[in-house]
Order: sequence, then C-alpha cells, then structure tokens
Amino acid sequence: MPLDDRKKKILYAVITDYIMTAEPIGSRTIAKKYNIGLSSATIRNEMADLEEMGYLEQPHTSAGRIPSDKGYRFYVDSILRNYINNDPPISHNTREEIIVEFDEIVKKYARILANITHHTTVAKMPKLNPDRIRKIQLIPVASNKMIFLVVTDTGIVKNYLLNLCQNVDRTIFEFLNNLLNEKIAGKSEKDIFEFLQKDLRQMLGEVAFIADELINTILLSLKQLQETDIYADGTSHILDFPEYKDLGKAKNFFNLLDNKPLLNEVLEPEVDFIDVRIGSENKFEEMKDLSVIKTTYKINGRVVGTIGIIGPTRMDYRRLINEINMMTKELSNLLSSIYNDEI
Amino acid sequence: MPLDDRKKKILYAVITDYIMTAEPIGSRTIAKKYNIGLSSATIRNEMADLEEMGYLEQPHTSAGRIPSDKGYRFYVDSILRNYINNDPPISHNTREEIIVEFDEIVKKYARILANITHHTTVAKMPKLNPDRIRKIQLIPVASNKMIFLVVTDTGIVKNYLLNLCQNVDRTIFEFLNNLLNEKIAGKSEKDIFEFLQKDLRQMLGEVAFIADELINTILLSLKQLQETDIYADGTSHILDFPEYKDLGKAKNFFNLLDNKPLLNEVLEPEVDFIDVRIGSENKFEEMKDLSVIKTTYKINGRVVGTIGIIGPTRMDYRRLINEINMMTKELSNLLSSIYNDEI
DNA sequence: ATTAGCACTCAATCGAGTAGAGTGCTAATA
DNA sequence: TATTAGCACTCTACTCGATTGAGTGCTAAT
Repeated sequence: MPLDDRKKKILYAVITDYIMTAEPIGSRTIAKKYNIGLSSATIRNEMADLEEMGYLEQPHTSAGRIPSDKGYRFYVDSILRNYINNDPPISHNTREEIIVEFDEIVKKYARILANITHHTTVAKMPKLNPDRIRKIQLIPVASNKMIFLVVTDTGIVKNYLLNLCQNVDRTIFEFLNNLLNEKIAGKSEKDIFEFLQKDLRQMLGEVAFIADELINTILLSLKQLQETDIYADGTSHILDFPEYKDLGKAKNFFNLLDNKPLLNEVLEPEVDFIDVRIGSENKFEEMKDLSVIKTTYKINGRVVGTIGIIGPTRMDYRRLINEINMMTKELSNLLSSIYNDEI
Repeated sequence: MPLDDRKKKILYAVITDYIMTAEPIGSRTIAKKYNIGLSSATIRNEMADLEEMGYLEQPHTSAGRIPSDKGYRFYVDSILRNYINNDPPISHNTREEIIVEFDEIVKKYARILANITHHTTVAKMPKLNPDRIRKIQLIPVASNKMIFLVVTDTGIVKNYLLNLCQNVDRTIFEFLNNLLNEKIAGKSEKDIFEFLQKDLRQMLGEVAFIADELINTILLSLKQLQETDIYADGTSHILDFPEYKDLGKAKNFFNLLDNKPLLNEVLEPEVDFIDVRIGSENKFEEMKDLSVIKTTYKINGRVVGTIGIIGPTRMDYRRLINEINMMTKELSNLLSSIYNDEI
C-alpha cells in the first residue's frame, strides 16, 4: 500500500495535533479541525490503513491514534528535507569580551536554548584530537612542584600539577620545555607514543628521574584531551509534559541525566547536519521513549562539541529543529570569532 | 509547659517513625510500636500538648501528627549534641594518583555520597581568596596571543587567553612575569587594586599598550577566583520520596537544582561544623519544604568548599549527618594529601 | 494521673453507573 | 467504485454515594 498524498495529509494532521495535545486523536477530530475535505468515516478508514502500515498506533481499541516512531520519522524527514534548502541567515555576533572561558560560553548557550525551547538541553564540551597540541609548557611553582600546561589549537588549556620526588633546577625547565615542544606539539598521537616509549628517557640524561612522572602526565593529558564534559540544563522542563506525570518515567529520565558516560555516547556526533533520533532509534534502552535532536558546534569549521535537546517522542520537531539550528550557528560564530586565528 | 522526658520520648518516636514511613502517626501506633509504657489515650494527650508547643502538626483534624520544622530541629540538635563528643576515627587515605583534577575529585565524592545516602547531593567547588595567589605566569603562544596563568596556594590553576592587538617580543614576557609576580603574587586584594590603578601603567613603559588588556584580565581573574562552581548529583533520588509524587513540588525541586546562583547561596558555609537547615530555616522561599545538611571540606585545615545533602524535611538526619561527616573527612584528607605542602 | 470508651471527623477507597470519544462494519449514495 | 451516514459496540475516565478505618477530643471510671 503506497503512502499517497491523502494519507500523508492525514498523518501530518494527526502528528501535529498529537504534538500539541498529547492526547490520542480520533477521526472526527481530524475531520473537524483540519480541512482535509473528507468525512470522519473516510479518515477513519485511512487511519486504519496508516496503523496497518506502522505509522500510527492505538493505545487501546476504542481510543484515537497516536504517532509511532515511524510516524515521527516521516514527519521529521519531511521537515528536514524542507529545511535543508533554505538555511535562514543569522545575525553576525562579534565578540564582546575577549576573555571568557570556553565552557562558560557553551553552557550559556545551552541554557538559553533550554529557556527558549522549554526543553532539557545537554551540551558536550570540546572533544579535541590529541594531535592538535600546539604548545607545552612546564612551569616551576616550587622546588619540587611544577605545572604541566597543554595548549591546543582552539585555545583550550589544560593543566596538571606534578609533585616531584626530587628538586629540579630552574635551568632544566628551559631544556624540558624545548624538548617537549619539539617532540610533542603538533605531532600525531602515534609519534608521541613512540617518542615516549623510545627516546624520552635517554634524551632526559641527568634528569631521567622525572621520566616516569612526565610520561604519566603526558599520557594522562592525551587521555583527558579526548575526554569530554557534559552539561545539562532545563532539566525540570520534562515535568511539563503530561506523559511524565508517571514518576517511574520521570525517575528514569533524571537517572539518565546523571549518567554522564551514557549522555556522552548519546551526544556523539554522527552526521554533519541536524540529527534526530526518535524513540527506539536511539541506541540505548534507557532512551526508548525519548527523542534527541542534536547538532554540532564548530570553531572555524572544525567540530568541537555537540548540543542536544531531549524530550518525549511527541515533541515539536519543526520548532525545535529551527531553534537548535539558530543557536548552534550563533554559538559557532561566537566561538570562531574568539578563537579566530591560528594560535 | 516544659518539654519533659516523657514528651521527649514521644516526640522522638513520632519523628523517627515519620522519617521511615512518610505517613502521619497516630497515638495508637506509637503505643503499639514503641514501648513507652503508656496507653494511646495518654499519648494522645501528650501529642496534643506537643502540637500546642509547636513540635508537631496535624495535616487535618482526623489525621495523625507529623513533625514540624521545630520538631525536626529538636531531633537534629539532640543528634548533633550526641555526635560532637565522639567523632569516629577515619581511615587514612593516601593518594593513589598524583595528578587529578581538583573538580573531578570533589565530584566523585559528591557522587559517592549521593549513592550511599540515596539523596541528592550538591558540591560547591573551591572558593579562593584572591590574596592567595602564589604565582602568575604569562606564556606566549603566538605573536599576538598569550596565556595568563594564575596559581593559588592550593594548587588550583586558572588560565585566560589574551588576544593582543599588537605583537609582543618574547623578551618582554620575562619582564612582565617578574613584574606581575612581584606586585601581585601573595599580595592582598587591596594592594593589587592599588598597583593596578596607580603604578602598572608607568612601569610597563614601552609595552604600555597592553596595559588595558592586562588590567582587565587580572581583574577578571580576581573576580573568577572568588566565583564557585556548583555540581549536583543523584538528582533523581528526590522522586523516591512519596511526598514528591506531587509534580509541582518535583518541578520546583529541579528548578532549584538548575538555579546555580541560588544553590551557591544555599551552600555558603556559615558554621564550622555540620550545619542543618530545616524547612523554613532556609533563607529561601524555594526551599521551605526542603532540608539541607551541609558541611565544609578543607585542605590542610583551610575551608575550600562545601558539600550538602538536600531532601525533604523528613529525612534520616541521624544517618545522613553521619555519612556526610565521614565523606567530607575523607575528602579533606585526600585533598590535603595531594595538595600537601606549600607551593 | 492514667486509661477505657465512645461519638465524631475526615481522607481514602471502592463500585456502580454514566458520559463520551472513538472504532469497525454495513448499507446507502453520488 | 469511492465516499459517507448511521449504528452497535468498546473502552476509559469521571462522578457520586457509601463504606472503611485511622485518628481525635472529651468524659467518666479507675
């Protein structure tokens, strides 16, 4: 059975209505509220077809129909198809303050997005490839303490405090700094590993005693550069949805938000455009009755993180896709203008 | 009317029971479950007295009694009084990994505390006095970019990226580093402000063009060192409490958790011991039916942050006070062992 | 001073009855 | 032949009165 124009129209009407009301929709409602030009009986027949085809579901025999995940998928696809061709122009935001912490900016945007959408938003902070290290600096802070500083090409800085078991002369730092910058900054992960395993110890010469600690720190920093941080905002918005009056569901949702590793997976960027995962399309059992709209934000075209909206499968996809697109464009613009040129 | 021994016993029984069951308690229940050695009628009379005295409340005329905030206060005070005299010894935890990010450690402890208590926990990350700056370092990362690094005496490092409008020669950094360390590191806030306003510009001489940016950055860093970060975990636990089946209440709670500035105020340390705020004892309207148990964690005796447990006024104060005390002691130990000696 | 007993109160629960939205099917209609 | 009107049927949600039961306050007896 083909999904002809009339069926599409009716399906569209059912989904739109359900998104607004959260109530199952009957044929009569459709006939009255949407001028399809058909009687309720005809619509009834079509709805039975749509159910058979898997686009709609019936909570119980004498209830109206609600959209299935497949139904939402149809809806989202048709929105996205429409959308991809007329990218709205965005206001160009120039930086206001020069010095802002990266995380703070992203959090702020996630917060704004939560506020305007009235949904829970999650943001994944920069994931940086370890071959993007631009500079390393060792800074003595005490006779037996130093800070190991890593700067990446997007200006993100990570630092580690090293406790040394032996005092290190100040002049040695110069030597170490040069060595590390030469051998690590800008190098590929493979090269770095090779250097650490083979050459480092010999090259250190008289200061070989800090080799272990140095290697550990460098490995840790490489590992951490690949790690990400998750931030959630507007968490309480989920409770605005009547479907979450069920406390068990609500509890699952909040558990999910506390489960950072899982959120991290969920927000892993997979396509280069707005990515919508509806209900069971999500990889995780925990998310089977939630939808996620996610998209990446960038610095000068390079993906640095993800922002997502999480809500019930009944969500206003049209509006949310629009809003998340606007916000991430803005965010990418702002970040690009701050971390604008090569470091 | 005095709170005699018999009244105390009954009050204690009512509160203990209510903490377990979340149901109003009647006189008969008390008579049966707790061997006070009195009939329900007598207990009934005593309970009427306790209500008159403000320790108990009645949700409606023919219901049992529940503890008022004043009742909980009595309960908590008697626990604390008991507690303050026999501080249990704690296992001494030595550091396992040398390099860990401060925030990660605190978050981990907050998470563990949430898990063992089954309550929502919040942690306030270090608040540092600006007169505690130990070292400042300017690091060139490109001809027109540099990193401004601040190290405090607890080893916390903050960094800021400066975009300069003009290129700066590498030799100048040495000069700036010395100047800033001499004039800012270890100085009081007042001294720093004076230096920034009066002397800095002249001292800069030929590099005066970076004065504005430098001053702004320093001011910002001073401001940020006083700011704090809030982390919440175990948020979904609140839904385990039957009193939070009321969605409005639940929503308020989650709004509260999203409201970082307010949480910040709530976690402001006020006393040097475990601090319990019951219902209306909290400053904020938003928290009038929540209780907070909070206490500080320290590095070598200096307060660096706060951890708190948030839950309904009916909470198991005895157990929670014990557990938060254990955890913060552990945390303080660990932090002190990592950031052990003077930097 | 304590307690037994009793009348009273009130929230919660249960069940029958009803309303109403919606369906599927059949027969009439354009 | 496609559409529609009509009807019997289904099922949930809601209402409403009755009932239950825990709890109280008061009084009189111990």
